[in-house]
Amino acid sequence: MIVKTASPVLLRATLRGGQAFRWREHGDAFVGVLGDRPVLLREHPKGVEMEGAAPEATVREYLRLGDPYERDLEALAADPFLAQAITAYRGLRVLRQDPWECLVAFITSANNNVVRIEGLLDRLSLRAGDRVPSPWGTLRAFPGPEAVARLRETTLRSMGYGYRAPYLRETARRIAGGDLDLAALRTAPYPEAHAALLALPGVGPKVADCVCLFSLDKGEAFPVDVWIDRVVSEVYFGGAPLKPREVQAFARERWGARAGLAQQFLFHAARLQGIGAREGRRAPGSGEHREP
DNA sequence: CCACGGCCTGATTC
DNA sequence: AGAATCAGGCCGT
Repeated sequence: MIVKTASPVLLRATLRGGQAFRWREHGDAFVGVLGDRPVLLREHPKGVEMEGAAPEATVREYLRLGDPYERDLEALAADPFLAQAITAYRGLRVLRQDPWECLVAFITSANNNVVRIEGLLDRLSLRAGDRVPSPWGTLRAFPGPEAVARLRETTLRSMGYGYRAPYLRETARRIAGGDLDLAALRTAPYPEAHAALLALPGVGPKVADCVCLFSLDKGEAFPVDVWIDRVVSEVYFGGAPLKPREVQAFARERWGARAGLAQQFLFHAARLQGIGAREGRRAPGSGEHREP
């Protein structure tokens, strides 16, 4: 079926652009699991084509199709640099993911690269997640906090988690034990949600902001990674080095409740247009396609 | 409060 | 070939 939208959705940028790490490409489509349901998504001129067992409402919520997207872009486009990024990547969306899966994904992401993050989450799901049969092969649901908490640190290390193993295990234990109610953070104010996440091991400012933005409805969250730091300092401060906290303050002041959406466009511009990229280094992803 | 080094790991670079 | 460097940070000092 076709889920209609006001304008097309850029699925590759949205699903494989660093927000989520478990979508796989099947030809021109993307296959994944939402909740415990398999789903296939494909771009369509009038919206998003979907197949599989996930309800339409689940897909709409995940892709935030009910948001005033065009209106938000219009507001952000008052910024000249963002205006060109929006022209280039219109259809790039901020996702609304499951908070637990998002939390694990970004604990995994710390000081790590995308290919390894994907591999680690794959192995974690394969080891502890339920099977999800689908027309596109047997997928896996993402394992819940209890399932992850049951894994030993040595098991996680053997899967390649390295020093993140104890962080992940302890965080899972706390969530499973009810020390922190992730779902409740959706209705909490941003500063409160951010602070609560910071208290978890393996969760620093950047990871907490990613979870806030990509799963907890905190549109004002502005995750500052090395790319964002570089692009903001280059575009808005003439290349002067900025501390993450300063970048954060600048973004909050400039974009307010739409800072997170702005962050996605800045991030894509930085990585794909090479802004702030270090000398002599190709953009990530360009080296993954080898000729035989 | 801030700066700094170390850290699992695997790919890439030198 | 084998040693550095790096990758979407966090933690402890």
